[in-house]
Amino acid sequence: MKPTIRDVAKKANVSVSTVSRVINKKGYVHEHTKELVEKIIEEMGFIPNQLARSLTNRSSKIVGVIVPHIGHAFYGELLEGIEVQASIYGYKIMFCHTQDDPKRELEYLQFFEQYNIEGLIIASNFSNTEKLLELNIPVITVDHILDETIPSITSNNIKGGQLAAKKLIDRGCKNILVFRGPSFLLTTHERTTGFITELDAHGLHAEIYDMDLINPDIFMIGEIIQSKPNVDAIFCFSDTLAFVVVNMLKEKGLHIPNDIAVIGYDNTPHARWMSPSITTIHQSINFMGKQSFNLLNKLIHGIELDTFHDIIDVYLVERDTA
Amino acid sequence: MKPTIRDVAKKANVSVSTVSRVINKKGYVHEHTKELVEKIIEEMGFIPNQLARSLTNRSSKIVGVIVPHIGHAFYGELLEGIEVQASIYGYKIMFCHTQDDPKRELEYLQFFEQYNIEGLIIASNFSNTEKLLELNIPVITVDHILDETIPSITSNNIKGGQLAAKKLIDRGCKNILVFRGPSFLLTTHERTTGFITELDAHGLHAEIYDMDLINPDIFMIGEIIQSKPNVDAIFCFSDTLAFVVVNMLKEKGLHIPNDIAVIGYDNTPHARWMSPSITTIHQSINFMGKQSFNLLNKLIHGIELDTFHDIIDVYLVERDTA
DNA sequence: ATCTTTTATGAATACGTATTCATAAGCATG
DNA sequence: CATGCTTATGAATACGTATTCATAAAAGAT
Repeated sequence: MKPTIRDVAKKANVSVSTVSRVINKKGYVHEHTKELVEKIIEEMGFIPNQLARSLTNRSSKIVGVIVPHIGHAFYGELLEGIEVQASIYGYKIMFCHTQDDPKRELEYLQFFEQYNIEGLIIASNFSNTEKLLELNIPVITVDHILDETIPSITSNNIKGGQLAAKKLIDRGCKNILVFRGPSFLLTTHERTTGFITELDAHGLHAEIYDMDLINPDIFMIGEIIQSKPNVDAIFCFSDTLAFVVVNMLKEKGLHIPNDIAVIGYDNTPHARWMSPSITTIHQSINFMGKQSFNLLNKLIHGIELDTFHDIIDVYLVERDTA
Repeated sequence: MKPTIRDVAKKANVSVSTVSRVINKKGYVHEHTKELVEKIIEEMGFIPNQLARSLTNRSSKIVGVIVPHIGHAFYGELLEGIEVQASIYGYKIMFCHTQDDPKRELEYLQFFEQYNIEGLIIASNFSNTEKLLELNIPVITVDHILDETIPSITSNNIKGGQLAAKKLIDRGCKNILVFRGPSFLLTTHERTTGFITELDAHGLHAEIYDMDLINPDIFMIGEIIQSKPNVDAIFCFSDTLAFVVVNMLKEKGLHIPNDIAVIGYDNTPHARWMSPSITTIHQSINFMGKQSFNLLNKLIHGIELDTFHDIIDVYLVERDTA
């Protein structure tokens, strides 16, 4: 059996309180006894039980993270960033992936509550905002804003759209397609706005299609490309999409970027490995993860926020497709 | 403040024990009082505190998962499989990614211990086996075998190698390269063994290179391909590697698979999207995840295992590169 | 009608830790 | 030397739940 604080106390011939004081470096304790207790803790391999601690302290050192699909690279990288930062501050991550199922989300909200989690990071698309606020613990959202009253970390999607537009304008493209994400996402709208506004300023416009960013509808993309022979640029809202598009255009014998330019989004490794390597908008997902934990950490410790909605910068990675 | 079992008891004019019995459906409790208590639980929105429960039960309903890099698709998918299955049985996942750092691994082992986790799933490469056994909780490994005494879920790597070899033999390839993984991994050796043994049986052999499966050394790959003009097949131990190789071969103007065949490993989405789409060995990572939780779950509940080391089947996905 | 078993409930205790309170010794101040 | 402060320690209690034990009422058996 694991030794408890009581076992340590007994062996050291002191009270439990004294051992507790040694562990937490709190209150008065004589140098001699301190050393003795520490020696015995070492000897017995005593590790304080965090569950019991949480119970008395009402602080579990756990934060919850909700993502839609952990299997996807974006959320994996995000979670990695969150975890790295959390571990620095001694926090553990309990996560769930909702598969965009509101039922599962609610279920997990309850589980989290049962474990006295200290804060919650939400990266999923849908959420019962009211339930969140009932939770009475710090909550932040990452990658999108669910509610003005919930602090957030998002990516500068407007700038992302602008950068892509500027690049295509510079290249002299006139006949532009946008393969964007689903229209219910704020990110989709922001990128679109940034892109279109910039084109507008130069008297240009684009034709927009809604797509699944993660599992591209290859057939649909093929149809569109076939039916638009004059297109000279395609802005894709994910590298995955860009990847499929580039492959198709090559198949058609078109030269990229001279005949047609392509810009992706995300800067995944595959964009670099592809040939031609894909020009894309880079977002620091890992950094977003770190920042979202930092934000939550401030809330947990009651530190005032200088920015309620923090926006992470993006930049254009120039490669061979634009 | 969240209501406690005591609050419920007071409001229902019964003792805490009775409420506890209602919650756990254990022991005698009159139908009337049961209904009353349940009504009040509903009314007050009472949720039992899992931390306190864990303390008395010594069962936390948490399992730990250790992966090297959560950011990588393989582990993301694995984690997804584990989590789905775990949530069915009411278990929560606490995870860490070690970045192949033994220090972090040890650190987390301690954290997990503090939280009375009920079991541990290890997917990381290195591990202090002794410490694991000291833990006194069920442990399994997934994707590789750390120790004969620790149950495991692995992929049938030998068969994976064999399938690739058979396919290339069928195509009549004679001049074969293998871009395998790092030599310290058991999976690498198993796949190699399967592949080479099969070639041997047909009087063939292959030239083997150790590579990083995740971040391909593009320069090195280029060099090798340049220096071996007669090669007519390359077996890559990851789709990522195959992806880079295919791109390079196309660049060189070679026709795939007529001039040179390529087989990947993993069956990632990109393998399908690539053009030519990549022939590859499919491993059901998600399924491995599910099975590993199931295995752990059996151990936790003391159910006897029919197979100590379970091996998940793989198959060849025939596409355009071989 | 008496004895045994089943049903129903509450008081007390345990889980492992942290904290408050009480006590006592050591020490300095005037 | 009396007073007050600092240092050092332990006993008791709390955190929220589950369980054991004791008790009592109800039901069944003889």
